[in-house]
Amino acid sequence: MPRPALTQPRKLPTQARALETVEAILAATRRVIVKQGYEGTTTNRVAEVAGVSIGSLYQYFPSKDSLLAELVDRHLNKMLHVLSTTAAEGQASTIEEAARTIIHAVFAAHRVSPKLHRVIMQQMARIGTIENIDAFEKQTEQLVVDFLTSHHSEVRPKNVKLAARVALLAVRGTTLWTVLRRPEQLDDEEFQAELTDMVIRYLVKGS
Amino acid sequence: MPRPALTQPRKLPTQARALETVEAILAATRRVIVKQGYEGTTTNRVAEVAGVSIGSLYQYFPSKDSLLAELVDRHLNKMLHVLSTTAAEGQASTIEEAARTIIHAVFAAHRVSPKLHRVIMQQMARIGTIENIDAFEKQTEQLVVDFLTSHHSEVRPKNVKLAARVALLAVRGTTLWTVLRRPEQLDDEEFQAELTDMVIRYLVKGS
Amino acid sequence: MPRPALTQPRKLPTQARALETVEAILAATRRVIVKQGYEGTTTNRVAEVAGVSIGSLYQYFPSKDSLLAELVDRHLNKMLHVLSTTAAEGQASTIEEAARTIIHAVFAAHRVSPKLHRVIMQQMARIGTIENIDAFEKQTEQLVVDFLTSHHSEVRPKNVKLAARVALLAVRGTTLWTVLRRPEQLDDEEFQAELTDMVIRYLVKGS
Amino acid sequence: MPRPALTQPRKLPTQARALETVEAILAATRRVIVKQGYEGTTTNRVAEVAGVSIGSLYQYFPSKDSLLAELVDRHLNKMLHVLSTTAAEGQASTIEEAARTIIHAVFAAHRVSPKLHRVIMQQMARIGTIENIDAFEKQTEQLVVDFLTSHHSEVRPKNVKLAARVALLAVRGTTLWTVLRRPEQLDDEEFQAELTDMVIRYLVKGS
DNA sequence: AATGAATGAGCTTTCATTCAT
DNA sequence: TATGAATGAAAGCTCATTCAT
Repeated sequence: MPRPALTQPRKLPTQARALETVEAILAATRRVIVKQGYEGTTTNRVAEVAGVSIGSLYQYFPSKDSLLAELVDRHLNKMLHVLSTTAAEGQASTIEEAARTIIHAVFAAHRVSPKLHRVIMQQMARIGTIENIDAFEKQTEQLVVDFLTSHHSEVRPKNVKLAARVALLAVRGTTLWTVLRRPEQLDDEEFQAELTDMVIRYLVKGS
Repeated sequence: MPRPALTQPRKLPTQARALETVEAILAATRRVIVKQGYEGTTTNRVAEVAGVSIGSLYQYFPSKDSLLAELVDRHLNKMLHVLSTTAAEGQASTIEEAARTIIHAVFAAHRVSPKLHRVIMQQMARIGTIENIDAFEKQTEQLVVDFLTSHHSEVRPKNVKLAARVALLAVRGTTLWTVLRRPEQLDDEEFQAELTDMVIRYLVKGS
Repeated sequence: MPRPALTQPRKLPTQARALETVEAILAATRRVIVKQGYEGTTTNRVAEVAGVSIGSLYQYFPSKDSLLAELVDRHLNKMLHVLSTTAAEGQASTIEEAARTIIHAVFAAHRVSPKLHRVIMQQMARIGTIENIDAFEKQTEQLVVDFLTSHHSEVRPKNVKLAARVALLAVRGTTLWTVLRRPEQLDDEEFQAELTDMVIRYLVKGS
Repeated sequence: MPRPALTQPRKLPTQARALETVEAILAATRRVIVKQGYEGTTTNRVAEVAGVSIGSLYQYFPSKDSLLAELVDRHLNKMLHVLSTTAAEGQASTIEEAARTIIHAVFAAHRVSPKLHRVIMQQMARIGTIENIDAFEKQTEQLVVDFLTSHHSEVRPKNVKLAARVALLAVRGTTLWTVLRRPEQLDDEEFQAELTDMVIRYLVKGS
């Protein structure tokens, strides 16, 4: 793994103009990636599409990878939001309903712009260590652990932490593989229902 | 995606010496990948380590990707072998035992040279279309379908094909994510047992 | 040599605050140069260290080279001052004593912040034409000529102008090489004494 | 000083064709440098002038600086040759004659292609540590020490090692400064004679 | 007077691949 | 069949400098 890769945005834009520039660059990145894939994406092309000079791009993103890292970051935050929202709303309902809602939302989220998500997933596979991914994993696990704990009467496995990890990884891994190699399966409601069923059977007592 | 990428070996070596050359090249590829990662691997370096001229390398592998494709191919064949062997041997035993054996074998296989497997997995994520992967998926699914069919009395889900897909994807996806982002989890027997448990609960009637 | 390079300060600061700014910039330049060397020195970094905006820097120094030129200029003025002071004071004493004093002072001056002086010397080597350097050479030569003339009874060489040039160049060239490639020799008193001896033997009658 | 800078030629050419390539590249480097100066010299331009691809250039020279380093190296070797030849031939003659011959030869050598020599000198000033320069200094000093020792009856200074250093540095430093800032002085025979005179007075007994 | 976002020409360098020998 | 010198498109990135605010 050659480059340790700077992935932190280089500086936080303070002026409104700068904020626009940053957003324009990210929007351009998405568009170019969808069209050309990761390797076909060049920083010069991104800058061009963003209507910004290459110098400005590097003012805010210190490397090509940092562009991707930002997209990954935003994607993870969106997923985290889905999870935490569902967990909060589902507080009063059953594990089953929550699982159904979450898996549905995750599949739906990846169905939007699957090409982009494919590249995002590839980057998550490629980039060695991004703190944010690790943080994301910790947070999601904690959310699930908390949720299961607050529904402990329904929960079957004794080791709640381990159960949360297994269930999450089954969904996450399946989503990953599906996005990468079976994007059309994102539309397969039957498959989704089966996956949900498997997770519920694993998690819920006496189901 | 810039290059359509030739991934078929350019010619099949017929002479013994040529075979040695091919194996030397692949061995060198593995060594270089483990040390340098995919992006740090250059064909010139591989040739050098293999003790072969760059010209010779290109005689047998028409592109850098074809080197990786061969490694992916061999890996998939090994996995296929694990599955088919277990299915054959498990013909007389229970689904539970078969699942346990297979998951154990899959984890064990990836535990060997995890760096290499990480790159192999990354390539499976990266390379757009490799017929072999698709073929591999079809074959594994068929193997599982056949196995479940021959144990139909134990099987809970009605749609066996779909069940095979879901179960396989749960294991495969989990393995993928684990190799990529949690390699140390490959050693976690408890995690493995839980994953197995989930799959069995899903597949087997009245468990 | 790509850029003809503006080396004159863009404007002379008249207000006290502006003067402070200019000095802050030069101080920052010295600090950055000592830490990063010439090529590692960027105008943006200098401005940052000076606590001044890059725009302000360019208000007073029209180019990167003009920063260096100012440092060179001040260095030359210091050297000139050493020479003229010694010459004035030495009016009553011998050539020998004057030579000793000057060489000692020159070595001492370069011993302070040798890294900075190394870069200053490199710039004197690099920058094509700086009027100031030529002026400096003329002035120093004239000073020495005048001094020798006023001590004509002691002087051995017939062509005083030529002798001044030779003696000066021996010291100056030696200093240059020493700063660039043998900075530790700046501390070598024995070497200094020998160099002085050589110059005196050359200049002074019957020594 | 930003880059440690690879200055060793990347590989030694074995085939005759490769040798031609290397020489073509160096010849082109000289030509481009004379026309554009160091900063105006680009590796692409050098390759173009050499009639060679940029890839070939980097096959033999791992960096822009390594091109210069090779020129510096060859220059130093030429100087060393002048010195050692003169020392050998002068074994039978006087120190005075040897000094005269050497200084004459050194000035003559720099008179050829003064622009090139200017850049070479600048590089010697710029590049932090080239082993070769240090080695060169050691070797030249040793040559002079040996020469003086074998003429010990003529030698005035007691510390021969120190004397060799002082004399050499006077000539070398003067040459450096002259090449950099007074190239026309390379033609000034009177100046040369005076410099020689100074060195001889310093070295030789009773002169 | 001061700011700092924006510029962009142009740099060095890599490495998969070819093909004359 | 094997060699390895040669290729060259194209990449990421820097930094001196400008100018609208």
